[in-house]
Amino acid sequence: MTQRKVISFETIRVACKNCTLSQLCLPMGMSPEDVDRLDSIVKRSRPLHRGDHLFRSGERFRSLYVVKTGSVKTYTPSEEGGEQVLGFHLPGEIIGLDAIDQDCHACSAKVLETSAICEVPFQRFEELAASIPSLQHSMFRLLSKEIGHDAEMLLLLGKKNAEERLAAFLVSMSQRLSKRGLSPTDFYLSMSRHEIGNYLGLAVETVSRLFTRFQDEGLVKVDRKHVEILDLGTIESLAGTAQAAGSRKHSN
Amino acid sequence: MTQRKVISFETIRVACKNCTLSQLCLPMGMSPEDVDRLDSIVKRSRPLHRGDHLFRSGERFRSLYVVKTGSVKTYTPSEEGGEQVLGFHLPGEIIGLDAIDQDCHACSAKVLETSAICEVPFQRFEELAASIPSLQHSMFRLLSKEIGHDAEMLLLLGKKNAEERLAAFLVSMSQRLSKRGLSPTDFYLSMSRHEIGNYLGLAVETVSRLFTRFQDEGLVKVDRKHVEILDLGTIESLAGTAQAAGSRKHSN
DNA sequence: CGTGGCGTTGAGCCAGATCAATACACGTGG
DNA sequence: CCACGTGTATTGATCTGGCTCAACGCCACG
Repeated sequence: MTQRKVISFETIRVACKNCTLSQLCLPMGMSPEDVDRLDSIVKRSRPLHRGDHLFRSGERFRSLYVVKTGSVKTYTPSEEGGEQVLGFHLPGEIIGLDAIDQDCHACSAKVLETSAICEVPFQRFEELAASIPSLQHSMFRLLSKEIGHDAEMLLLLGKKNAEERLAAFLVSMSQRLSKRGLSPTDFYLSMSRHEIGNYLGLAVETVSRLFTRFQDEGLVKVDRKHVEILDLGTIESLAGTAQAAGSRKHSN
Repeated sequence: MTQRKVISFETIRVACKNCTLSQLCLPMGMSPEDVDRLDSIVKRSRPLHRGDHLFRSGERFRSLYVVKTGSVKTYTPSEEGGEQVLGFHLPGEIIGLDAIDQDCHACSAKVLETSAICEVPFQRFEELAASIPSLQHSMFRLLSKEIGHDAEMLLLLGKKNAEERLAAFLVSMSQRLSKRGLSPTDFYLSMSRHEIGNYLGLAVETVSRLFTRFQDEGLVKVDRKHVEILDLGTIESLAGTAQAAGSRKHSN
């Protein structure tokens, strides 16, 4: 057992290094020493289970989190039990960026399935970023990328209809998974229909009906959480400001 | 004329310094020398007029822009002439943060009224940030704040009804203007009803009807672009996940 | 005093929400 | 192994908020 723990720890350590790397050191070369410095501040990576929270709304902000394996959803809980799902986070993606400003988490992060998460203490990270220009640049880019992604979501929620929203969701999942080396056309959704609907600003029933419709149209094969994309091209065209859909567009 | 130009330039220079300061050097003390260093890279600030573009979608990203006076809207133009308004930017607010990642603007920025804008060359800014830890921290916070703001908009577009959206819009304008020392209850909207509707994900007609309704209910007095807020408290309660509205809530 | 761009107002319609019932998967305990 | 319970997903029927279409009023400007 002890032996196994050590092996497991090293495995996680290396994988974590990789995932931190890929997001934060992506664009330009950081020296191997700098990469090690960055890696050395990444704290722990114990496996979390479905329902566990990385943090809750209102808690003090200390660290960013990087998903190594599994998936996490972030959401803003409102009194009366309602919530707005802000996003689903897949391996390689970073959580907690919105808390830097207030020094306090405005949203909660809940693990959707057994997941390994790296924790990056932010204060130490900032010190490092100040001494490694390329790391600072990567962080600026990362934050900026998040803003760009949010703008896409604003477009989705502000202008797209239900069909376009679900198509965009599928395309996004497909792209993000394939970026991690997983199949872009065959995957399991770790979130419920309810959570998908909440995220996309749709009722559960609408999501369910659309999955059925897409399946009837031969675009996907859906079995519960298992999704096979059969016609990615068509789904992509539906997701965009799809002119192919044959439906007239809003003008507002 | 020459004389006047010089005076005008100095006036702008000082005001610009102030506005750059307030957003970027807010939280912690930067030394006066560092403030001057920051100020010295702020390039130009010629007055722009209604309809002028700060930048257009697709252009190379070089600088961030800070609104000194006036207002700017950012939007993503889509083919077919449609657009999604991403935001309205008032004095003290920063534009262009989403372009850092791609090194290329994904949205366009158009001036809504005669405005003075500071330009901050990003590359120089980054160099400065790397040597002034508190500036780096401020920039991280600024980017993070933008992400937090976007999350609020996602909530608005995903869950709120038309009434809540317009109320939230009015509250936001009120707060942001008063933060700049302007009246929180009496102001002019520089954007058209169409642009408000686009931003809030509503049809122009809905916006118009709601203004009328709010006026009938004694919450505001509206005359064209001139808005007087008569009952800010009630509007605030409508804007939140308003339980006071007497209307049942969505659950998705 | 047109002419054209907003803004407002009215009437009708529809996408998607809501309500309601059933179906299915996955326990858990007997 | 089955009976039962609980939570989630699907499907159908109905309702409605806000969109669409259309007409008109009001400035502002040439």
